[in-house]
Amino acid sequence: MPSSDVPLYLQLAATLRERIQEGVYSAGKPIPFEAAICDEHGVGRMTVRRALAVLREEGLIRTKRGGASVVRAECVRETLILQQNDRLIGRMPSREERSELSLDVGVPLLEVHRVDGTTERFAADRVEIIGH
Amino acid sequence: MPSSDVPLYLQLAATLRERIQEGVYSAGKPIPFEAAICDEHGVGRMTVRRALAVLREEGLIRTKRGGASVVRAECVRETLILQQNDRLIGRMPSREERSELSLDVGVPLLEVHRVDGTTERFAADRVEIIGH
DNA sequence: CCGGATTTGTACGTATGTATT
DNA sequence: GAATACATACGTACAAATCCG
Repeated sequence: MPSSDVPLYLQLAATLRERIQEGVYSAGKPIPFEAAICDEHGVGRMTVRRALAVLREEGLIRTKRGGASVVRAECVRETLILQQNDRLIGRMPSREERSELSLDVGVPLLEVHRVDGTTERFAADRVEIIGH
Repeated sequence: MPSSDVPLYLQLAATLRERIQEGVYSAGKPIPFEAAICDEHGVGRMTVRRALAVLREEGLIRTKRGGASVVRAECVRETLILQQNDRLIGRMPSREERSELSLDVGVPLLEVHRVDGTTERFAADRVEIIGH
């Protein structure tokens, strides 16, 4: 549906995103192989891979080498209280922080600076912050 | 000096990230052209582009078509108070939200659900949340 | 449990489009 | 308007991880 001057990989990403949100591809289950997507949409593998990268960076899918991409299930979020004068910022983690905290691609980092000077870091998809 | 079984594009990304953090490439100023990076490191253009994509997704650089990538300057953050029982979650924005809120690639979204049922969304690089 | 087939990841090349300088 | 440099999109080949019989 998007106008045709939108790059192919974005049009494809939009189509796949829709299918995820409508449950055609459901949470926890794999989406079709790259080759199948190439065939279905008549595009090259690079275009498919870029489209999947978009969805990965949006946190919608997770990809393992050698296996199909899987629709990410919504995590159960731990509730976290932000105490008075605690400061919080959100940002993307570096590669190192990603492996330290076992973060998937497309998951931001929440950094809480406590009044006492300590800092804690959380995977944004596993916590919900609540005002005290 | 990462071990040599680390993908080329990640080794290159690490090198460039170091230079940014050490100020060799300084905030607000452009880094070398893709072609120059190819030459300096003896790698193909795709490898350079993937390395730059890594840095972009980490929020370290911004790329304009037709011009060199620029080192992102740290934004001045507006302070925002999280009221009692306000709930906050962090996630990556969709492409649509990115254009609505003028978010750069690599900038997460902070979503605040107020007690009164309203929801506000903020660019994570432009706010700092503080507990009330 | 092993091994081969399958599938994704990396890396390169080429050509063309398009925005910036 | 021309040159430059990034963006898209096709292709190939091989490596590495997973899956399955």
